[in-house]
Amino acid sequence: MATIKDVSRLAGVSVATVSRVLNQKGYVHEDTEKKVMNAIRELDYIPNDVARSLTKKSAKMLALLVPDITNPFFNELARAVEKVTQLYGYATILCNSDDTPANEKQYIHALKQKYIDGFILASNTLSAEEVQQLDVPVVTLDRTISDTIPTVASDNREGARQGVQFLLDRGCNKIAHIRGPQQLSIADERCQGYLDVVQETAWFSPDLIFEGNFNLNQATEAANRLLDRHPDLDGIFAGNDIMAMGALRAVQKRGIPVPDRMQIVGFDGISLGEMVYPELTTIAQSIYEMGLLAARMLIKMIERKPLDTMHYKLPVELIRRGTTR
Amino acid sequence: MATIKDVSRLAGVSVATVSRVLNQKGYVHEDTEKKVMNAIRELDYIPNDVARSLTKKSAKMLALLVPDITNPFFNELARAVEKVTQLYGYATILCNSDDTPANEKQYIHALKQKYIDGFILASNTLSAEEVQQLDVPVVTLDRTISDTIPTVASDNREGARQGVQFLLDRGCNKIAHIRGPQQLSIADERCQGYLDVVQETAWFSPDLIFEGNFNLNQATEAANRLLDRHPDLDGIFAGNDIMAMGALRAVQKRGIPVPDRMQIVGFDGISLGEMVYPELTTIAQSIYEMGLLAARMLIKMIERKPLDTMHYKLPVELIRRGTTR
DNA sequence: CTGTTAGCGCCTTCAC
DNA sequence: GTGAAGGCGCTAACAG
Repeated sequence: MATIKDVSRLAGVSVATVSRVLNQKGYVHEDTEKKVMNAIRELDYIPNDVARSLTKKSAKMLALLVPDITNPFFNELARAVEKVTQLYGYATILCNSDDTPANEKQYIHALKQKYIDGFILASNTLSAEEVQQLDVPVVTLDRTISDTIPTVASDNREGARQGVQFLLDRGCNKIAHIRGPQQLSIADERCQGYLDVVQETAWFSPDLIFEGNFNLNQATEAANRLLDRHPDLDGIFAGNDIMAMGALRAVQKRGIPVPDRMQIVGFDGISLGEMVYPELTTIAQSIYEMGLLAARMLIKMIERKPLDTMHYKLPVELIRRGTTR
Repeated sequence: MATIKDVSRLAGVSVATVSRVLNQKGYVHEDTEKKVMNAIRELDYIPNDVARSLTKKSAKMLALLVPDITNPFFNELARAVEKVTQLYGYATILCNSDDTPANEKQYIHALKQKYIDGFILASNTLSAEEVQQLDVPVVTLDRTISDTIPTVASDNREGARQGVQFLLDRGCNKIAHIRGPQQLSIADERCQGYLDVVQETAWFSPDLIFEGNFNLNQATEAANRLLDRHPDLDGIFAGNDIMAMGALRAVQKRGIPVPDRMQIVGFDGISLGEMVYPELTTIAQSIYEMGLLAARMLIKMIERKPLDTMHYKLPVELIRRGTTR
């Protein structure tokens, strides 16, 4: 593997000159540039990124921290992030935190030793101060840690409102909510949106809300309890699509026809929702867009370009499919 | 961020000595070792990976090339690979090839400039020679390129046989196969397994085999054609779970009861299969295991430890669920 | 415009 | 046992 020295020798110039043409920095005569270029081509020379990183203190790499890459939301995100980094000449390092703070910290410290340029935090167990003290650019997803840390998120509350309102409009008379984990802000926001719509109705009662932990099986169980307790239930709004699918399964198992006697709306818009029958009506986030945005923001920050917006709140979209009338 | 120099100064020794205790190499007096350790602790010193990479020509990173991280098979794989690398102090770089040779090549060259230690090739458009010439350790998944390149794969043909045989045993009288893309060896093997079982039956005809491209929608379409052409069809063996789900959807849409009038078996054992109703009967690969194995093998190769086996062919397991009687 | 030189942080002979 | 010095490959002043 040729080095810059080989090139300089072949071109009959100094390494500094080669470096200059490589980085298009400083003046260099057209003729010498050509000589250098030829030498580069002849030797198939490609600059060594590691050496470059050492001097630049930047590795052209960024890390994506997710709780679980197996979760459709996060792998769609990963897909987008990877796309952008690839495009801009960065590499993306994948980190599975399992939502464990210790893991996150370990990753972050390990990666800083590699001159990682920035982090996209989709997993998010770190406190505001911890993130602040990272002294590396960070973008967080779905959670505003502080005004100084850029975020991209969806309008969860408004989305939830739309979903529940839609159920109402389609004729539901009693709607339950299977919500995500306590203290996870997106779960709270969606639950809040549900409440915004139903709180004042005659039929509402707090035990229409069950915890499903963003998890299929727990949601199935929650749906079962719900059905036992409220035989007249005819609508379920789930805090995410996975839980909606869990509920759908429970409902189908009981032989209750969907959407005729039970309508279901999920949240996220993961492609999985189209794979079940009936296909899931859902409040779709632009997951891929969120990934693109987050990655582009981060790269801008790394390259010290100005950000147009610090906090993106993306609109969501109701996608009407088979689980509603 | 402290450097080795800071440590040496504080400990009153030379950098060489610090390096020695760091790498446990060469002799160093017990007392000086202690002094060094203390200095390290006091300064919270962590060696700089980039500098280390530059001299060692190894970055403690490996790359995972997949066609699409969004595919459940590959993200489960990624999960496993990441787990292992994390455990052994490596980082894993995620690469989405979209099954495009150009992309793969670009990734590989870019990463070699970063002193990537090895590749796990799950995406696989490269020819044998190209892989051979990489002069970096490689493990391939689901495809044997040459005897010198380690692989991990499932026993696809035997698995397919089991799946089809099971359909027969459960009373199917006419079984179709929706297969994966031509020229993809795993698709061929599974198709071959299907043929092994049905080829000699009275009802078999080649137009019971349709191409579904490992893709949900194409499989749905294939199932529709199949149902049009063979109204007496009562069993479908799909080349993977995604296609099985596509078929299931088509069948359900026509109001054909599953498993009573139609039974379906998939292949892969992705967790998605449990999310539909009825849940998918499938030939499960140990996807996570495959990932663990591949990563461990690769790391062994990188660290020049001997491999017990060059080619793993993992057993598969029939998981009996709701789409069969 | 171009070359010289001094790092970046670490590892590795080679003397002592 | 330990230290000095050179080198990994590249960038960034600073001269000229």
